[in-house]
Amino acid sequence: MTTQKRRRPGETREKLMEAALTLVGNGRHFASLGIREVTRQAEVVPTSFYRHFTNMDDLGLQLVDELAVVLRQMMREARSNVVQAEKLMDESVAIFITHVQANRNFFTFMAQGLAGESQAIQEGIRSEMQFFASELASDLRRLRLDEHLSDADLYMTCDLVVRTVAFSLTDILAVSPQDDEQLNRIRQQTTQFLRLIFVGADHWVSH
Amino acid sequence: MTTQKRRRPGETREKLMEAALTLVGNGRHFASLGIREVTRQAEVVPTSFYRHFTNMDDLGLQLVDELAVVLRQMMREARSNVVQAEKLMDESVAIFITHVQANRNFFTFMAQGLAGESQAIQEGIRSEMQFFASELASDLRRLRLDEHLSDADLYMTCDLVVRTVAFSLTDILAVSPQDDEQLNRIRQQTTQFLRLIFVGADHWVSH
DNA sequence: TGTACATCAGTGAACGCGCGTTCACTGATGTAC
DNA sequence: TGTACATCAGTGAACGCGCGTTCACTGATGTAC
Repeated sequence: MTTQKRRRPGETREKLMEAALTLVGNGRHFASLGIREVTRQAEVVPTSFYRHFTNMDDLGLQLVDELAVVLRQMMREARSNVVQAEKLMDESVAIFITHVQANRNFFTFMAQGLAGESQAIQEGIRSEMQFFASELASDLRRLRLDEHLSDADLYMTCDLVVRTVAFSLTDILAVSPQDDEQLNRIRQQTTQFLRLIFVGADHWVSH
Repeated sequence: MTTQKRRRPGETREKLMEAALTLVGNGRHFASLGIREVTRQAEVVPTSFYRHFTNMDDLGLQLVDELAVVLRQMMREARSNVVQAEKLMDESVAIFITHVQANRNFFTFMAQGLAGESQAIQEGIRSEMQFFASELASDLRRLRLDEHLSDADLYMTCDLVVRTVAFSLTDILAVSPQDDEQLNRIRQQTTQFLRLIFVGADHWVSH
């Protein structure tokens, strides 16, 4: 019995969160996961769970925090890669799809959480989306696009953009990660949606 | 012991589906519901469940079928009530919100199902939304609106409209049914979104 | 730098409970002739 | 119209199992002096 106690600090915690994400990525719904199931997947004894989380909801909330990090990384990458305004939409959507593919489990958790059991998780994801929308709005201001729009109207537009992209998330996740043909279709469709929204914004008249 | 067997045909089936919806409406996620829990809520012995469904997924699929009925009723009402083209959006959104309020549990189930555990349920809801979008497209054709749009572009517009309304569903459900102020805000916001989309459609140029 | 002690994180055994599912039984309803 | 039988839908008892959670224990790490 080699009892290798005290591994790298926080390692078990990470393994538990990783395990929950893996189960979610394998088609399970977060709301139906059990503590024993997660610890089994993490190859950890059930009692260890309580060293890091009070219950599954707590684990979910901490996943939301990590999700926020993933989203901000994505935003940063989009900002640095998109230089030409006219290709803004195509490139942003492409970056989004790439990140979803690279963090499939995380984004599946996000999609589930939007209509999930825990009100706290729901609010967390919601506020993350709102943050995203306001960042997008200031980016557009900085690029001097849609200057005729009031702050409120610009934010509304960005909100709709974020919602549209978030909805297309469920399209992406419903398709096999290898199905490039379908992914391409979704990419084009989402880009069209955004184009339509921005055509609307261009001709928008406040009242 | 008054054993009142053989009630109205299908009554137990309905009670079970109703019970599942009630639990969902009370904040539970459908994926986490158990057979014993549902039968308990329905005031029926656990074994009765198997007389009507093979498992919870089966019950979920049958709920999707009933959801389809609810959605079609809503569509019918929207068609008969909306007469003036200029008020089309305001009235449609209002009717939507009314129906969500009247069938809160059903719509909560729908919101959950979009990113749910069962692929079959997900596809059912998805195809219902697509049907909705194509019906909307033919309505707009009938009203001779957006005649400059190709069939494909009109369908894309309607798809985006349906997605936007579906997303606002999660906004409505996150708010107390009595909170008229918040509901009004969501109603106005959703209407604005649709207006923005249709301004985009008006100025859309195919390519 | 060394020592004493507190804290932290991992462990195995154990608990009572609710779960999904099976079974044999019952009586009401539907059907064939 | 009456009778015999099949089918259907509801019931209570029982099963084995996995669940969430508790407990006391262990040894490694951090901290005070």
